[in-house]
Amino acid sequence: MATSQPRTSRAEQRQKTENRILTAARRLFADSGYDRTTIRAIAAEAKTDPGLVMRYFGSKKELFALVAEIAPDEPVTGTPEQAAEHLLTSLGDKLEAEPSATLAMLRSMLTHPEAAKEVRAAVTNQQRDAAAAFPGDDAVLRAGLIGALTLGTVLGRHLLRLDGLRDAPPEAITALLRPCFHALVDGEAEHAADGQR
Amino acid sequence: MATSQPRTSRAEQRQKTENRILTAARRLFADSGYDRTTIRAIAAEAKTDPGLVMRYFGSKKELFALVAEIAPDEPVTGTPEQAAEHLLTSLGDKLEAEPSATLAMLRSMLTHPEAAKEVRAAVTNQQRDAAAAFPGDDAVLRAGLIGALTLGTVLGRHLLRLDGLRDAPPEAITALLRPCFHALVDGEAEHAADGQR
DNA sequence: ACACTGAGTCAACAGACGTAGACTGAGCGT
DNA sequence: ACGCTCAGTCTACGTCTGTTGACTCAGTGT
Repeated sequence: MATSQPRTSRAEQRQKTENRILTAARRLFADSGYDRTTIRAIAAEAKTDPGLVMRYFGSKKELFALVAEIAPDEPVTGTPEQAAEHLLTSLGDKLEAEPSATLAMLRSMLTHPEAAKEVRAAVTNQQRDAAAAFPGDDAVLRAGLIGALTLGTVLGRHLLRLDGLRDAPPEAITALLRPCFHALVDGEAEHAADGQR
Repeated sequence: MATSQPRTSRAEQRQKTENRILTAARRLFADSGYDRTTIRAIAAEAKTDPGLVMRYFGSKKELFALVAEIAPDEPVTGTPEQAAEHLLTSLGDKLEAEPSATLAMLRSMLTHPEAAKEVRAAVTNQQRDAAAAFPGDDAVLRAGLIGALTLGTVLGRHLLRLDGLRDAPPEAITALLRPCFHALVDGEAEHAADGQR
């Protein structure tokens, strides 16, 4: 009888464990942030050995960098109105997407300096070419504000899980923020209402 | 000759070191978050001993709880327009205040579970009685959004230090967000603009 | 069939951490 | 003047961390 083919070759076995490690790392980094996530915990969840994680990915930092990449936003162009709508759909996507990938970065942003730089770069990047499409001389500030509002909304939904925000359909949220975004794009600041008519 | 009075009594010496520890703890927790801040580092910055920190404040957790209290917002009341203005000035205050106190909590919110609960409680609290002042049936969602936007703005300014947001006068920011807040208070959602006229 | 490569395991390292406890000496009540 | 109290210091324990190296053994090329 011929020697039976092994049910899993070495190469695919390797990739399977690599994937298990990556999945575990994503989940744990997203759940607990960079500092509180240990190589040992990742290995345990991936049903493998801490030493193997090191061998495959070099170090904890490298593994984090690999796992916690922020998906870059498409550049913002067109008329101010188009830009606003683009930013709104972009927000809608982030609200719909499952949190694990981006949350790892957001959670670690406040403590892990490299992560903070990454988040800042991502927001600043989108801010820059958004500002180019905006009218007015405080365009940079207004674009930054849109970035900050987006960040706050995502955080409020996925991380703080605020009432209402937690389970509202993304369209409901973007619909509510639409006047908000358009106002910021056009740059129409209002004076204080006197609150009494 | 009479025995000379000591230049610092025991009681005031005690309070002086306690204050040095508290100041150092505030700064370090705000700068590096709960996990990355060590008792040893706090003691070093306060020019004292780790053991003393333990003796005075019990444990790292207790010290953090003492230092990272979130200043509660005043309750929101009045007409919707008044509520919106109230929330705007509240935001303005947070933008003006020096970051150290609140930043400690915000920075730790993503990793320290207790801190996350505290932040969530603070936002939810303000959200609840803001929603009561709002018209419409999705008032909770809209109030939550205002909380999220506020959070994002503060984070964008003090933590990410975004261009424009970093050094803009608070009034400029609140002025830009005024139409935003009023729209959310009144609950007027817009349909998608078709972007072509 | 045989040597070798590489996946997976195990044990151990050095360092940092929170925390506990013994010790010293100066301020204070009596 | 004497003894207690307590601020401040020092050392050490136990644990957990990232990381390393030696070891085992099944899959693979020749």
